[in-house]
Amino acid sequence: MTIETTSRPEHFLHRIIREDLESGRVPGPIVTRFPPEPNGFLHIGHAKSICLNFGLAEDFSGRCNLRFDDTNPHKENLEFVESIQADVRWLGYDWEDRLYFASDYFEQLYVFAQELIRNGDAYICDLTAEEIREHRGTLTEPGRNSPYRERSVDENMDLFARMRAGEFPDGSKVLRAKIDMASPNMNMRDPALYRIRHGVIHHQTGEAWCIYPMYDYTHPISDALEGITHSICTLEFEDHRPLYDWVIQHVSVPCRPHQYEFSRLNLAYTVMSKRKLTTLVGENLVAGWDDPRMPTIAGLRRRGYTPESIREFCSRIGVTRSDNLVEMGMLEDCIRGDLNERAHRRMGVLRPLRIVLTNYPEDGEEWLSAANHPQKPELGERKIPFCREVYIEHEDFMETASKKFKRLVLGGEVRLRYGYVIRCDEIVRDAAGEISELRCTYDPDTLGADPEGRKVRGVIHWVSARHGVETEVNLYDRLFVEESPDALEDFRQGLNPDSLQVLEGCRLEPALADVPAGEAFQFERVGYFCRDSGSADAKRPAFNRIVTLRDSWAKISAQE
RNA sequence: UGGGGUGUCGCCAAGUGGUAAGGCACGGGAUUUUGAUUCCCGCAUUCCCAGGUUCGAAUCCUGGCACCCCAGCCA
Repeated sequence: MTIETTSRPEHFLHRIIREDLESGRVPGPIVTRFPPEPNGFLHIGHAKSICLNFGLAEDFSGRCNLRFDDTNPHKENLEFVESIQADVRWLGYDWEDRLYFASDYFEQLYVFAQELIRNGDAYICDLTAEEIREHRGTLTEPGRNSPYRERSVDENMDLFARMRAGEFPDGSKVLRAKIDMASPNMNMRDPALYRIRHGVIHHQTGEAWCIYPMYDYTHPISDALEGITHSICTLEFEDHRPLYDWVIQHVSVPCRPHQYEFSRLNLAYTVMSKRKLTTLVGENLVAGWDDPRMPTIAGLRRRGYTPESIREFCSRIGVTRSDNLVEMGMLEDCIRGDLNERAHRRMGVLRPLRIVLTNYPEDGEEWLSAANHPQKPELGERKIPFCREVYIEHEDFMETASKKFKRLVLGGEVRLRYGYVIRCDEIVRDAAGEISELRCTYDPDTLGADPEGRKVRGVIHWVSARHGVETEVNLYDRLFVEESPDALEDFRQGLNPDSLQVLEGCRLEPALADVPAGEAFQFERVGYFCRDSGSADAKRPAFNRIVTLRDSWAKISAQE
């Protein structure tokens, strides 16, 4: 990790585990788990959970399992179980041989359900979904008992077996826990434990089952079977904890795991719910799960974020139980910090303006030395071609400007990075009156040396017109113009129409011609970029802007 | 109007009765062949509000207020 890991205060879950270990409440090594449902790609909110669960296991020399919570075949598929594993691995975590599926436990889950029935703790209910809702009551009124609540154990056992055997149609029956229809906690009002689902092919169990267990029933038992010591989830499950404990207490499970909750991550100007991300992908509002504008792990990876920067981010935001909305600036600082250390420097001109050096030989050419990383000479250097015509950034020239502008102006001088000092003598305009070219002269005595008797304040980047590689560059901005799209009636109304800007005709120094996709470079004075992985077989490589460099000039010029 | 949570700087976030850490952002300065980096300096007399206990309260007590979650045969 190239980012300096500053010591951070201990968060509440770390403290709980440390104390459990110190007091002996938990004797052995701790066991946590990351339990995604394979119904979508992982996003940075999941990264927080992954870093937490795997990180805690690392900190205390315990283990962390990867377990797919695949109890709802209707929404899940193999593409997602594969992408999830790839993402967790990419983040740098290893579950070794502990890859589990809740569906691995279907048979055991079934036997435990029989135990509940035998003990009078569960019953088969024939009410329809709507009738169940009506019987449930409201937040302020208690519910009413189902007319099927007092069925005999024998009848329940028989009915449950026949449910499994496929004798009843979808929705006709459900297995329910017998708890308390008057509980102020809605989750305890005889929650459904099993439902009937015919005709779906489960990605792991195929057509072996037509009844599927619910999350509230499956999760605690899966935890217990795996010997999970600390079952960590997000705050919206806090109301489910009494049910989690109820299940653990009413079934002969090998151990008693405990559930702890923390608050989920919210990032400004984006959405973090799988439902909404699925909508963006499904309605082609973005180019896919790995669109570089997406807050998904796959999107961030394609954008050029490093695993280290994401882990650093998760460490910086901390773990608490309070609602939060983290600024993008926090994430951006993490990737800048990482890339500043490791990215090699290159030059690239996004909006080219042609310069002709009138006093440079027509067919002259020289190769100048440039450091790969000015602060790290050990990273070596490369050669950059220089000739009579070069491109500079259009915004680095102004016909006239205030004294604060230290780039090129008509009649003024500026240094070409790693090259000579040039002076602008003349502006050439096209038919529309737009600046199309600059006629300049270079000072041959200024290569690696300051000019005599003058001070040149500015340094700008450039690319040889004859040698530069023409390319397309994708500039990304926030996906939403709304800080909290979730607060909108329709979150799609908050989308930023300018979140992607494609620049054509950009020029890059030759050293950038054949770089592998995903490797980050700093285009000096501009930002960090990497070749897009989606363009591997494209004729010309497209580059993605990962993040801009900090730009204090933008603040100054904005004030004028 | 039931139950469960949360409220410390613009944003994260330490703090657990002894007189408000840190990071991001922001402002100022130094160095710089990246207006980048790096380096200094500044940035909560105050902890949702109001009472109370105490020599002393962000921390304890009482009463308010605000916000989040819960009425799927989703997870």
